[in-house]
Amino acid sequence: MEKRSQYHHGNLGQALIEAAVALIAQHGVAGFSLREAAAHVGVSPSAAYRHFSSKEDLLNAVAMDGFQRLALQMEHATAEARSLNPESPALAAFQALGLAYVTFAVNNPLHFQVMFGMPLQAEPRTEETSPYQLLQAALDDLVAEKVLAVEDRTGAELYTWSVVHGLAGLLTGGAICLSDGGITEIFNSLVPRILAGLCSAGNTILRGSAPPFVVETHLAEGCQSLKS
Amino acid sequence: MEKRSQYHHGNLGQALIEAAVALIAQHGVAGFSLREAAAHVGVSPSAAYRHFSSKEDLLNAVAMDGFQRLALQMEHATAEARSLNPESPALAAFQALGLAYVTFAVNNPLHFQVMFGMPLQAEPRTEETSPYQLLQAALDDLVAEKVLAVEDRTGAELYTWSVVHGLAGLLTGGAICLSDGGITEIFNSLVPRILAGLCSAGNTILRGSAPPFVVETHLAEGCQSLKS
DNA sequence: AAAAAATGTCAACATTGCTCACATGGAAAA
DNA sequence: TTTTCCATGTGAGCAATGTTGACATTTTTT
Repeated sequence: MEKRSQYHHGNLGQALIEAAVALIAQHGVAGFSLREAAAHVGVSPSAAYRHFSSKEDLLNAVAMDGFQRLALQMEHATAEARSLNPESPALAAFQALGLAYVTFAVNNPLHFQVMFGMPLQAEPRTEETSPYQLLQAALDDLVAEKVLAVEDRTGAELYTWSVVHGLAGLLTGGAICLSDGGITEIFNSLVPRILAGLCSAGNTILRGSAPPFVVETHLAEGCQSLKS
Repeated sequence: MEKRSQYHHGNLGQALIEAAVALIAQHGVAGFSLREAAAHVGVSPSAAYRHFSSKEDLLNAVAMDGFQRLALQMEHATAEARSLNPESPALAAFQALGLAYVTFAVNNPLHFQVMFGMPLQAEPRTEETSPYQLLQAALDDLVAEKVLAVEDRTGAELYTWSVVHGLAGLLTGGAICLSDGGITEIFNSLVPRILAGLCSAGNTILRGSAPPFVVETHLAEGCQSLKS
């Protein structure tokens, strides 16, 4: 499919990753073949093994590429939300972060599945900013902006990531599909609950130290976004 | 591996499913082959095609089997929690439901991935009780017990399912791994936030009783959403 | 310029999903 | 009971796939 006058391709590794991303988006992960990717780039099947030790290795690289793209989109979304909402940039950025996450998942469901399909052994990932780091920063900013209390900060990553990742997983897995409204509406409808759960760890008093916990105070004081 | 004196197996379909479950638990979904499953049962590869139209069809059946097991474990867990906590059975059952969900995922991570890996076209699923139906019932009981307000009932499924499924997905996908404490501790640490989010107003409705569910959204008044 | 390393090709192997024609055996029909 | 029929099994075989090894070509190093 690609024109290649020279014997050497130039940057076959990246080209194979991109071809794999495109093919997976079409035929799914199960229907993806290394040979097809090689043919798509216009190269012999065995050439791929000069850049990836196995098909699994290539899929690993595809996943890493996905994480990069996701982090990029999240960064862009938060930056935009920040500039558009000067009165509470941290809160806007936080919501934009989650929306960007599920939006990426819905727009690239198969790529998303490769990313979270199996435990990939990633390199130390030194310079790259990961989605998880972005989430941490957003939560820290929420604390700095006093939207989130310090005592609610503990475990906020796990909770937030779980909700957003769960919604993304249900949408990409086909357990749920969106009808009329887009992802934005669905996500926004969840935002109040997410924020309530986020701000409530310290303010929610639970009776009992083992399940079942009993809630005594429902809504947190400091969660400003719940008051119209 | 199975003893088979007769020419006919008797119940090859179910045997293949069970073999597939066992093999997938070992080598993963990607490394699973229909031929190996057939050989494991002691049958010719082509025999499988008398019971499943394709490998994908078999995996579909494996997923359905997983949903059955999951629903069973969830039912058992809620029943036990109910009997152990007579003062607030609905709340205890609700928490046990979520814990059973993530516990199943952690104990059978690869099976869980097959279940939610790709959109499976399920039969009407008439008599079987699905995990989703159990969740609905648990939420209804919370309303009946007045732990959950009626106005908070709307969209409670989507939120709850998202959190729990997200945690399960992160754990099975290898994005998160549990260190010292077991799943129970991690899940319990999330319960306060989940309950707080649950008891805040939502506005999303899930339509349908079998996947794929259809999401209808109604934007709330107080929902501070993003300006875009 | 020559040697070495990197990167490509080609041929081949075992395995896989799947289909075909045929064999078998239990259940219904005679 | 005997015969027929159909669900269920076997075996050979095809195209495609992941992977490897020997060889070719280009680039880089010496």
